[in-house]
Amino acid sequence: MKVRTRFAPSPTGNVHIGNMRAAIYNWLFARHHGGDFLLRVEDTDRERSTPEAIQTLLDAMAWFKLDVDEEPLYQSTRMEAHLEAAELLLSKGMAYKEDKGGKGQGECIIFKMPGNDTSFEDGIKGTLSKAAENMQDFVIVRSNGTPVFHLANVLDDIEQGVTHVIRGDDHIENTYRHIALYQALGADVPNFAHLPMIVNAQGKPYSKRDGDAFVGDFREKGFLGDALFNYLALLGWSPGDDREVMTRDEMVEAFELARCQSSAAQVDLRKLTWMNGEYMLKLPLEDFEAAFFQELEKAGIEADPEYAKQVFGLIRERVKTVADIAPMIGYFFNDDYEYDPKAVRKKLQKDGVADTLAQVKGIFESLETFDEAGTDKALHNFVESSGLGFGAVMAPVRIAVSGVQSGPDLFPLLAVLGRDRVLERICRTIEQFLS
RNA sequence: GACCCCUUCGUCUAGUGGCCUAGGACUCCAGGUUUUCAUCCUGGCAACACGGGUUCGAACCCCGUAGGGGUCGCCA
Repeated sequence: MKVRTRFAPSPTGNVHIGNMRAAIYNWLFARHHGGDFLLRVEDTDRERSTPEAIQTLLDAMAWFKLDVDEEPLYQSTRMEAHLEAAELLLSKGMAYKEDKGGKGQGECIIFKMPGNDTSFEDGIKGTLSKAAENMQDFVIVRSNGTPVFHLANVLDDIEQGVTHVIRGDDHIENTYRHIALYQALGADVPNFAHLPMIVNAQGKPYSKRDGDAFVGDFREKGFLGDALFNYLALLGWSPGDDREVMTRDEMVEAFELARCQSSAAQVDLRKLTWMNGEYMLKLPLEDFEAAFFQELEKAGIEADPEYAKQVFGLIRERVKTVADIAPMIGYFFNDDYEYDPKAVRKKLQKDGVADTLAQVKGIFESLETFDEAGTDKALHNFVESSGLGFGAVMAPVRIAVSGVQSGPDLFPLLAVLGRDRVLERICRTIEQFLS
């Protein structure tokens, strides 16, 4: 039988990374088995399920390149079918009506648990079971006439022909109920697999309060969709060997539920950042360049495209997330860059530096061609003849022209800035800090 | 509280009775390469929750204990 999995979120305007990871695992599982991956939008909460919220959901899936094989099923269109099924259960004596008081408007429909112990093979956790005495009847249609999650969810999974339900392990208790519902409805019980939660350092479910919890947060921070996909896939699953940075195809090929972890996991932003850097390095040049120009625009920097491209060449290999770009390049486009106080104190305001910078300025002025090779050779000669160390010359020059201690290779950096800017900045630095 | 689930370095994980003096990755630290910055290379720190069994042999099997989490809605 063909494998069919689904992602069944309720659109709330934000997509939690735990949910997204569940979506990724469903997708990976379906693709691994050559099956179908479906989307069901559980939009019965009309308040929150706005068109914008649904769009946010679709955007997140597109960002992760989670392609679906059929048109999405919107749960709100299925209410009639849900209620019909409830009537059927009622007529068969598998459910009953009762006024439980609570919400006022009369009788609700309650599903009668069949009274037998239940156990099932969880694809991740193994055999799970629960005694009949620990399971109670539950409401499937509210007294206001609307179907409850359990009913709708099971019915829609049957409707969509879902063979494998892969969801968070906070649903384990629901699964016992759902199995009873499948059986009462005369449907095949699908396979279940329960994924551990993503938790915070305290072991509690990871939430907004713990930091970045939504897909959008990571996107804004400059992470790449492919990198986050890879990271999330590995958070709770491993291919069994030492591979970590993997292509989509490799992940699809290697994915198995049996290799999924059954304990909770924490997000480690440092490792994600590292992994993102690995992906940045592999990014096709034009994609990276496009992202670069987008960041320029975001930072409100207007610049000559040719000049900007040269700057891009300098920083291309030292960026871990696209959000790193803007803070790294300010001084290329703005003469009023800030000086790092610590750098000024430790490297600039020392004996002899004023003189060194003045001499370097002189050398640069008299250079025939102010390019990478020219400045390189000139400074080497200067270091040799002056008896100063390399650090004692390069560091002050770097700080003078950029305000910071670290950055791209110094000589190409000087070449991109150009002689006029470099001379002007050296002058200003001497005046401002060394006189 | 009842029921259910979980427990290997700080974090993500490998490990399914001998290959484990427990491997990899991120982070951190120390050297080295780069006569700047970053990269890179090498090395190091660091874990089987605890207690009983079973076995010639246990991270792996069984039973307890402890700790953590989930569920117990006319939310999804």
